[in-house]
Amino acid sequence: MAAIDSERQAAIDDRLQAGLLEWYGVQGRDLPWRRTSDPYAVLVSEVMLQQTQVSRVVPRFEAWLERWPTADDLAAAPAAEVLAEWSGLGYNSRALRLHATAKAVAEQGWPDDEAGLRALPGIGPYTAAAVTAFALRRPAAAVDTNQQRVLDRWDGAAGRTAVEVRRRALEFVPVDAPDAWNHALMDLGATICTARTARCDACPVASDCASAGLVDPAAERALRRASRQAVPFESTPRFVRGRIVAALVEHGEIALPALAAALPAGITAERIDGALSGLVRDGLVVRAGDALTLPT
DNA sequence: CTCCAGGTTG
DNA sequence: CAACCTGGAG
Repeated sequence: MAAIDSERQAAIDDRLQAGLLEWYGVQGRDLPWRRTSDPYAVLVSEVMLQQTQVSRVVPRFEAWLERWPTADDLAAAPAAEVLAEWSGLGYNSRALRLHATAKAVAEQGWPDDEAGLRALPGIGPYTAAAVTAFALRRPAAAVDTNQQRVLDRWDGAAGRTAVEVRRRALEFVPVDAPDAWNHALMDLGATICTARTARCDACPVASDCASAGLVDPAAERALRRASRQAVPFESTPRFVRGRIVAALVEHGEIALPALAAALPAGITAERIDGALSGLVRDGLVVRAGDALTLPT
């Protein structure tokens, strides 16, 4: 019976939640950005953490906040200094987007929900959820790769889409402690339930985990690779490029408006356009006005 | 030495 | 879906 299964699952979920929160209370890491609910500080930490390990972020985070304690301070700084302070952290464009977000916030204030955060430069689904949970202290699932791996193992369900995992993750988030919950899940993934090994013997929730003692990191890797490459060839740009060239081989010359009709049905205009400009750029197709030909 | 992870963007 | 960058892993 589905009702019994879902009841049983709900009981397991409850124990996972309680067990992990208890573990976090004792074993959780004390990190500088966890001592604040200032959205600016949280955002700075999250952007840095997107690309850099915790131990390296700590000193850079503290230096950053000392130099620019508020979004207004950062907004007023010259871009060159922002980049200089960012140096060594990689992905300079992220520093510039953080700067842009600081300017937006200095003008308009902070958005008060996840969707509003999502609209700011450099803030995607993960970071929007993280700021919502850690600063706004409202329920949100900040599903990074750590969280996704832990949740997949709990459920014994590999290969779920990001949307599926996010929906599942949200089921666990306690309304009264979204921040502790997200931190706890990340800490478990970072210290016990890691990508390369699962130390189930040290895991506080192993008794309710579908994968306890069964985790096979090599198999997980293989599965990820496979699902990543599971994209049908027909949906790749290479396929469209190939069909365009084949059509030109067959017809000799094609007028641009007639191109779509000379290709297999179901290819969007955007894909045709993209493939064509790539072919022209690469010199595989010559375009003179509306006339498309192969190079001579 | 090469390879890869890790969110967001276009 | 590749590109963005860098440190860490193999």
